[in-house]
Amino acid sequence: MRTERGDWGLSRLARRASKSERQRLLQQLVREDPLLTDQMLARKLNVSVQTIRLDRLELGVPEMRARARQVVERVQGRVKSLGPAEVAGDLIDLELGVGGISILETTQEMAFAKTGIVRGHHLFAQGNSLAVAVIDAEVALTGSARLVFHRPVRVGDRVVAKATVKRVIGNKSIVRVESRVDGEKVFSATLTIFALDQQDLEAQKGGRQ
Amino acid sequence: MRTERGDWGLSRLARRASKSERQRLLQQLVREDPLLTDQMLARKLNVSVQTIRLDRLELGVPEMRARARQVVERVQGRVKSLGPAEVAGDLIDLELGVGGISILETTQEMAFAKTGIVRGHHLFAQGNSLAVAVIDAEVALTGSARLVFHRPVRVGDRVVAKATVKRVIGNKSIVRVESRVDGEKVFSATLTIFALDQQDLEAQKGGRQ
DNA sequence: TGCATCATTAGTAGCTGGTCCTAATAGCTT
DNA sequence: AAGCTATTAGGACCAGCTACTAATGATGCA
Repeated sequence: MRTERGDWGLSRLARRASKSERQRLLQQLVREDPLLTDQMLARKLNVSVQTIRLDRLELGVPEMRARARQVVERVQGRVKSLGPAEVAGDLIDLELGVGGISILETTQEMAFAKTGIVRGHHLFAQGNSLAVAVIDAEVALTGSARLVFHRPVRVGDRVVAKATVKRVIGNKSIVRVESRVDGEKVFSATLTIFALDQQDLEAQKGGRQ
Repeated sequence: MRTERGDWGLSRLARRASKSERQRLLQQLVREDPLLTDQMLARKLNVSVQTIRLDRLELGVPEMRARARQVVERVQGRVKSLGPAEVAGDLIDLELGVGGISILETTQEMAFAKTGIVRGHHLFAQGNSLAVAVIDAEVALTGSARLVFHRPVRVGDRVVAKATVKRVIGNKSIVRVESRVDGEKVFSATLTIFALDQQDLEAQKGGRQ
């Protein structure tokens, strides 16, 4: 690499690197700071703006504004939580203290735009809502849970969740939820749910457990 | 051009709102999507581009490129003046492959009407989204999770979720999420997340790695 | 009724950060 | 000397702005 061609090596500013070296550097620079304009890059790499443009073209590096847009879209798209009123699925069967079934029609908004795969928390939302609904108490709160996502769910899939109360120990219930698409298991969870009276709640407002 | 003043009933946005209402909407729109240009806003709000410019001037809303730049800078970690009351339910810090922080402002719709306690799956949704966002891959999917709800969260609480990548084994990452309200832990989870890197997608981006 | 003020729209000039194209030049290599 | 690559220059054009001037219409109000 360092076998120079010509020895104009002692330029007054930084020595100019070879083309490939410069392009490697360019990629690194824009990765570190996507907001660098061609002009800034030209100054840093000690070449003309036109050369930077040619390099970007060759490397397929998009212009600054597009790079910024990409970052924004990535951030915005990724932190999309549950929609406002969206509480998970239609109850189609419910036997208090025993079990229940709900159905969730999946839509675009629930999925990653890129892949059409439904975000995991929507499956949990369905299961959690159902599990809480199944508990025969004034107020029921989820204490802990273990989840397994067996297979991706795609937009348009109809998810059928089935909850069964496995055990009741005092005010604590263990609920098992299994969700299926076309009979195939896609999600399962075991939840610990606490049944509370209003008094318990009042007590909790002040003190910590 | 538009001689009439009373064409109510077409669409919600076809009608022209009052100036203050329009400006309120404008602020909301740019907060939801910082990449909207003046032209797009003008169409959405059914006024001219010039009116949008005047509104932005009055409201101190910066131009689109500046808004994009702000988001990028915030995400890059060169946090400027992260205002306390400003962000609601979005990402405030993100370092790919390492960790991130998001804030969720809880609302009525997220809670049980009876108790004002936020439904557990919203906390998981926040944590899950954040965990997926920190993974440095084109596509990331949650494989399994263990959740603990330490204390109920009430409507109005501001939930700060912090995610940390604990371990990476092949395409599998273990991410720990802890959510707090006023410094007190309300929720925690350990998630296993799978990174699905699509080679062709990478190649399409110009050989950047 | 007339006049002032506000809201909205139109249009101009100029800026940044680009794209796309044509050319010229420098420095090898054959 | 001819051919090649790399680099630089310049012009025409574009989107999305800023900053300014000006016209028009509705509204208030004395």
